[in-house]
Order: sequence, then structure tokens, then C-alpha cells
Amino acid sequence: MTAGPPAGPLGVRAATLPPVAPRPTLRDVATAAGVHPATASRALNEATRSLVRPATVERVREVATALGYQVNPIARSLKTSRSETVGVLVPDLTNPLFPPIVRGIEDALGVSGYTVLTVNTDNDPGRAASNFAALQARQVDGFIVATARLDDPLMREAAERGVPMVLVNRLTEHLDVSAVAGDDATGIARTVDHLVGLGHRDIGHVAGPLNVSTGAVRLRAFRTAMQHHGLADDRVVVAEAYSDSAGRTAALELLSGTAPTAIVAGNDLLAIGCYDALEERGLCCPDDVSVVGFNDMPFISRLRPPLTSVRVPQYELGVESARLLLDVLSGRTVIPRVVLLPVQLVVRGSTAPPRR
Amino acid sequence: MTAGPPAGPLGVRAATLPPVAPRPTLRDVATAAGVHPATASRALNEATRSLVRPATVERVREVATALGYQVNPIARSLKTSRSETVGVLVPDLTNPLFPPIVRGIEDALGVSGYTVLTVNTDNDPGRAASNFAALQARQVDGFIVATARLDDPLMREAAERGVPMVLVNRLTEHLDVSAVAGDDATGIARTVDHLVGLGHRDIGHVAGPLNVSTGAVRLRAFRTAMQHHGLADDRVVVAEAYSDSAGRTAALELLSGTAPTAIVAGNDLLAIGCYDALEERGLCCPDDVSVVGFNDMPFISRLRPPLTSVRVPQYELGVESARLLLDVLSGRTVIPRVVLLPVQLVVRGSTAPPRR
DNA sequence: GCAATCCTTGCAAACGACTGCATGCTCGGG
DNA sequence: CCCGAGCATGCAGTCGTTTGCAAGGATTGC
Repeated sequence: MTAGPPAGPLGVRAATLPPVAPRPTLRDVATAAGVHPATASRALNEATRSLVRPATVERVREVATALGYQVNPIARSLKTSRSETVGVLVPDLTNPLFPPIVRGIEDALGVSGYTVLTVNTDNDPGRAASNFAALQARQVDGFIVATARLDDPLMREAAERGVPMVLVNRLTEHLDVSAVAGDDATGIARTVDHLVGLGHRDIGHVAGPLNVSTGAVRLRAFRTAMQHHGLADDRVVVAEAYSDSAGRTAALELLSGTAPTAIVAGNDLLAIGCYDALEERGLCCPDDVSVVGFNDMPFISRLRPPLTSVRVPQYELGVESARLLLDVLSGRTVIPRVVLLPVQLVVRGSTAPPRR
Repeated sequence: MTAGPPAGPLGVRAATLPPVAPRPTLRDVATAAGVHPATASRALNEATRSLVRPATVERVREVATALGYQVNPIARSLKTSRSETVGVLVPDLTNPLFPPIVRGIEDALGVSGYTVLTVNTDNDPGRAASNFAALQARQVDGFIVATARLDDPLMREAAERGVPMVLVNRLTEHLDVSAVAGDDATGIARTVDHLVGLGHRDIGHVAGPLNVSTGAVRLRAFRTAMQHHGLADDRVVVAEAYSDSAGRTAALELLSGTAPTAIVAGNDLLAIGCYDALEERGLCCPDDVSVVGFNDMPFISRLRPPLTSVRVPQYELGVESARLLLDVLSGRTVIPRVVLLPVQLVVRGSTAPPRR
């Protein structure tokens, strides 16, 4: 398809050096409008427009649109050392949790004229560091970080150096920056309530990695909730990573010996791993073992069986983090704040009363 | 968490104006090395290094690393009018098809030092145009476009102006640019073969939008394959969009009257919509109606029932498109080429012999 | 009618790196 | 011993904008 002959009007390939009219510059606009470039700059610039006589502003703007002038962001950045760009660090864009967050960020920052540079760290601190440096070299105005570890030297140092940044989804200890996350503790508490309400007493937890806040917070919340119900809180296995395969491994360990009647998974991917492990052990969900996930990823309701999960407003997480960053960038916010967005337990087919 | 007291060593908030050491500049390196900035530039630049005496090169580079010098890409871009950045246009990042493609692009371009700017168009030509312009203003060196329509004035004009670009996933007619896509026609042919082999004769098609190549090509391939088997090729409904809800609507229309025994969906999201429609009609997949998807999106095998689908190597699509763009940017490629990556039918539980 | 003031605009110096040209040096051949 | 070639380096302008400073004109108040 379309690999046909050249499409140029003269039958000549237009590819190599087309007579591309060079983009008009501020100087062009200025001379065309009969003013000095400085005046044109001020006229075109929202903040300095008031310094120029309205009639002149009008003339300059007309000429600018007539010529199709667009400011050269590169030149502007060089001068102002701001780039109207923010960097976003995510572990892995192909993890279904993150696309909605990133879209929220892009949408919210886009209306303010910011562009987003997203990079994947694959949970590798080294890659995170080099990506971080690369983005800084590109003069990004700030960061939204979804890769923070509980104790994260990179983030800590950056925060201390005053780099504008906001954490999203994952929090960090002892760090004086704004952050947005779901209310994990409440989500887990509701989950345990739900399972106990169904009659479960023997509940296990496949925890996420404890070096990130989601893993640690959810584990702590699990223990607290179980204790609150007077139940044993030690049926816990920590998964190596937030992946289905790590979830499977952890769940297999949890299922050795007598299986719990319900498993609270650290997130949806781990829950999928639990499904795999149950199947391998010849157990059926929810008849033998109930499973609950976390995050309510897109399409997770389509699983077999449909996964009960804690809905985290991922898009809104992104939007809110963008707002917080804009606050920081505008210099308005002095006091960092941590925003926990409400979550909601969505009950589906993967939880049922225990048979025993 | 972490909203505690200021963390500065003196108990003073370090947020506002930290003693941030200004990033060293080329001039700093030059003076520290006792050479002219021009020499330092040449020493640090791969292409011009040969112009400088090796000993000087060595000295400059040592000083540079000692000072932690990093070139300022903004300044470089201003001078060279290249940005080492490429723009990627996708319809919607939260469509699970695209994250793997984008990651492939980022990974492949990253090793060549390029940064990726991804924007979402939501299938809106207006947004596509404005995003395209914005990216051009940011001096991106080229584009990878996953949003192309079959007849796309924006892309056509850009191509004629010689803007370096590559299409991915979706192709365009009469356009003289390189492109990468899955081998849709073969995938559909294998799908129909599979269904016919199971004994199906009455097969319907929920086609994707016909203004994009995937919809049109797959529809044409469906008709061809059906004719090839001597079967009726007119059980076709075109969906409004590639979404589960549009798939549901289209499938409901297809199911009015006597239902076909199998449905070939234009992609996996449409297949999910078919599941919904079947459920609404009280029909069971695969017992009453078999369903086949396309793309083999992540986690699609986890559906209920597991979806038979045509696996498209999404990540590799991204990687290959990045390679093609690098070729164009390096000036090597003169002749555009269309690369069709092989696809593979993955048979799962959503297809079975017809009961009738 | 004049000085003080304000408003509008122009001038020129940046921002940081690249690059064509010029210069100074070393070296070799005649 | 001198000249030309060639190599290594320096000089200075440039990319397109922004912005502090200053100048000129118009306006105001007395």
C-alpha cells in the first residue's frame, strides 16, 4: 500500500530539499509591523502586553497571524531558562495502571501550555537517575514522579535542591514535597471488612514490594484491619514485583500448606498471578478461595472471574498531581501537601462466602 | 505521610531559593581547561573531535566530567535547529494497543539519544492538527504517526513539505512515506480459515471505522477470504469507533435477525463489545457464537472466555517505526518503504465448532 | 510656559553552543 | 635557510527571544 511512485506534481520526488519557506521570526514580524523586535516581543507576550500601546499591540498581532508567526520555544527557553515542559517518570508505561495517570497529567498540563516528557524507568534506580538527569538537562520545569521508593536518595536530593516536583501514586518518607495517591489504607480496610462480612476468617495477603509506599502502606493497613477484627495477621507473602508472575510465585507460597479462604492482593496484577496460582493448585476462585485486587485497572472487570478490586481514580490522580505541580511552578504553593483521593471497593465475582 | 516539618538541615525550609550551583557551561569548561570555548566544543563533539589534538581532547573531557558538564540541549538546538526530539501522535494512550508501541518507539529512539514527545489526538483531526503544529514549533526532528486516516490532509501536506515522518499501525493511501503495520490481510485470512475449518459457514464481521486503514484493510480481507471459501461476505456491520461500546452497538445490529455462528471483530475492543452484546442477547460464547479479536492486546487472554485473537507484535511495530524514522533523519533513506510485520493467530477459548 | 512625570518605544546585551574564517605554529622540502 | 603546507586553536558572529536601561515625546500640574 502506498509504496507507489513519487507523488510530486512534477513527478519528481519532493523528499530531499523542498522549497520550505523558513518559519517567520520575531524580527520578520517586527519589520513587517514597522516596530522594533523588542516591541513585537512585548506585544505578543501576555505578561508584557500592557507595556505597549493597544494600537501597536493590535497591529503587531495582526501581522503575526498574517505571517503565521509562532514563537520559537527553543530560543525562548534559552533566554528564560524555562521550557514549559515537565518530565514524568513512570516505572513502565505498559503497566495498565499508568496510562490513565499519564493522560490525566497530559490533559491537565496541556491546557496550561505545558508539554510532557514521559520516561520509563523499569523500576531501575540507575535508569531513573540517568533519565532524571537527562530531563534536567532538557531544562524541564518540574517533575511528576510515579517511581518513588520509600527511601529514595535521588528524589530526596532533588527535593533538597529545590527541584519542583510532585509525587503521584507512590509516596516517600521524610520528603518535603507534595504528593497525590489513593487512600490505600481505607481501601484495604474496606476490603478486609468485605471479606470478613462474607464470613472469611483465614485471609492471606500477597503484598507488593515493601520498598515502595503502596506495598508498605497496604501491608500495614492489612495487618491493622485484621487485628481490628481479632484475626491472625501473619498470612503474608511479599511479592518481588508488581507483576502477574511475581504474584503467581508469591501466591503459590501462600497456598502451600492449608490455603487461606481469601487472598487480598497488593494490586490487580498480583491478583492475576493469584488466579494463575489457584489454577495450578486446582483451586477455584471464588468457590475455594476469594481474591481481591487493588487499583481496578481498565478491563479488569472482564477477567474470569470478574475481579473484585479497589477502584483508584487513576486519571484524577494524574490531573491532581498536575495541578499541584502547576501550583509549585507558579510559586504559589509554599507548603507541600499530600492529597489522598478517595477509593471505592468494587465487588464482583471473585469474592464469595467461604465454603468451609 | 511526609507532610511533617521542614527537612532542611537548619530547620529552615529549603524550598524557595536553594543555593543551587548553576550548571557549568561550555565556557566554564573551556577556561578550566585553559582553552577557547570553540575548542572545548569541538573536543566534546563526536563529529568534530578529530579537529582537535588528542591531548587537548583528553584534557577537555577530563575537566568536563570533573565539573559535571552536560551540554545544554536548548542552546544546541537553537544553533543547529535540530532538537534530538521526535513527536509521536497516538489516538489515545489509554487504549491498551498503544502503550507497547510507544514503549518500543521510546526504547529504540532512546539508544540514539532521542527524546519522545507523545500526544493524544482522541481521533480528532483538529486536535491532531494543533498538536502537530505545536510539536513542530518545538522543533521536533520528525514524527511517528499512529493516528493517520486513510485520506489525511494533514499528513499529506506534511509529507509533501518534506517533514520527516513514519506511519505506524495505520497506513494512508497515496502517501510517499515509510510505514510499519501488522500484516492485517493475512491475519484476517487465517482467522476466516480457522473458523471455516471449525465448520462455520455463517460468519459476520464487526468492522472498524473505514476511514482508517485497519478498518478498511481488514474488511476487504474479510470479504476476500469469505469469497475464497465460497461463502457470503455481506454479514458486515461497521462500528463507529474502536471501542467496546461501539462494538457492542454494532454487534447488536449484527445479532438482530438470525445470529451468525461466528463473528470476526475488527479488533479486541470491538470483540469485547461483541461479548457484551452476546450476553445481552442471552447468547453464549463460544457455544452459540464464536468470536475472534485482533491485536492480541495485553491481558486479552484473561478474558472470559479467553479471546482468540491475531497477535500483532506491537512493541516491534514501535521499534521498527523508530528505526525507519532514524533512517530518514540520518538522510540515508530516500525511498520510503512499507513494512508489514508478520502476525499470528492465537487460538483460545472463544472459538469452537458451531452447534448448528 | 516650564518642569516633572508617565507612557511608549528603541537599543543592546545577554542566554549557551556551534562554526566559517583567520591566525599562528610546526614541519618538511628544496 | 626560507617558503608553503597543514594542523591546532582562537575569534567573532549567529541562532531567536527576552529584558534592563535609556531616550524621546506627550501630558499634567502649577
